[in-house]
Order: sequence, then structure tokens, then C-alpha cells
Amino acid sequence: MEQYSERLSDIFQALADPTRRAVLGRLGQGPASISELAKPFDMALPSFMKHIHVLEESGWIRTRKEGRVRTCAIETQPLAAVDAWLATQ
Amino acid sequence: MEQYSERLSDIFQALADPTRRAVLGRLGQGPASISELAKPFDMALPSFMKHIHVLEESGWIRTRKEGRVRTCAIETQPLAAVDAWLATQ
DNA sequence: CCTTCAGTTAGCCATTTAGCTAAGTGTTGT
DNA sequence: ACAACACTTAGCTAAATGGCTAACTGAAGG
Repeated sequence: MEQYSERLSDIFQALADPTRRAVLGRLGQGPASISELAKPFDMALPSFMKHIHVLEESGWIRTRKEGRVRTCAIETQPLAAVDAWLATQ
Repeated sequence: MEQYSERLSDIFQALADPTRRAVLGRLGQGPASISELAKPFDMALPSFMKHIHVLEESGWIRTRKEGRVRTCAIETQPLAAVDAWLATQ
């Protein structure tokens, strides 16, 4: 229960930033690499990477590295968790 | 568009805290005063008030003071905004 | 081999967040 | 009048957030 609440806080926290919402929007079209995802944003790569980590640690995305490329894909569980919370409102 | 995005960030930011989510849950049952809302939380009143302000400025609640009592009630627009964003995902 | 490419790590910085205490304001009950 | 009640304001603090640069690692291409 406590853990559920913390998880939900992280899930909403991740959505509280336009860069991260845009990344999720892009990943809705299918997987992409870090640099591909970063391209539209006027931001240094390490700054962008922080957003990727927030998304990954909150469960919104999963990533996998092959060679020198890290590919990101969207996860569906957080969306379900948000839906579930909204249903209680 | 920009304003919409900022508004959405505030809306999600407000949900990224268990105290604030609990307050919204309580207000789902109907309006309540500040001290009534604060009662379940082991928190100083000024600290709790900050949460109320976050909820009010993000549009999740509206408040009104009569005499010495401030009554809080839930608003529905932010929920609609969240639903709308979720629909795009 | 050597370079370039795709991240990654480390560390700095300003601002925001989420808590606190102490003290003040204005309303209501006695 | 005055005490108690329901906030409210002011100001402090520690930690988190969101940005940066500089320098590093390891894979691929020429």
C-alpha cells in the first residue's frame, strides 16, 4: 500500500514535465534511440539523459543497450496505474 | 499551446504527492474545511496549507472563506485535462 | 590503428519543494 | 472584553529538480 503510493507519486512526477511527456508521446509511435529522442530538444545530452532516467525509474519506459545504441520503448503499466487512480476519483 | 503544457505540468505536479492525492480523495466525498482536511495528517498546519495552495493554483480545488473558516471543494476541469492527455497516449 | 559516434560519469549551480517554528490576523463564543 | 479558534504570514532548512560543462568509455567505420 505504501509502496503503491510511492510508485504513484513517481508516475505522476514523471508526467509533470513537458520534455518527458513529449518523449512518451514520441515513444507511442514506437521505440527509438536516445539521440533520436533527444534531437527535438534544445538541451545538452546529459540533461536529457536525466529525463530518460526519471522515465525509466518511474516505470514509464524500459531501455536496452545494443552495441553503442540504447533503445527506449514505452511501458503500459504506469498508464494502467494512472487510470486506476483516476477511477477512484 | 505553451500555456496548456504549463497547466498540464502543474496538474500532474499536484498529483505527485500522497498528501495531495488523499485530500482530493476526501474532497470527492464533498467539501470540507482546511482543519477538517488537515486532521488525518501528522503535519503542521502551515505545511499542510502549502499543499492546499498547490491544489488551488493547479486548479484541482477552489476555496472560499466565510468567517474564519475556509471551505475547499474539488474542481472537475483538471481531471478532464488528464483524461484528454491520456487519450493522446 | 585511429576517429568518430553514442552515450555516460562526475560535478557544479540556481530554483523549487516540502517540511518546520514563531508570531500575527480576524472571527466567534462566553 | 477576552479567550479560543481557524487560519495566515514570515522566515528558516534540507533535499530534490532541472539545467550546464568537461572529461571519459566503449563500439563502429574508414
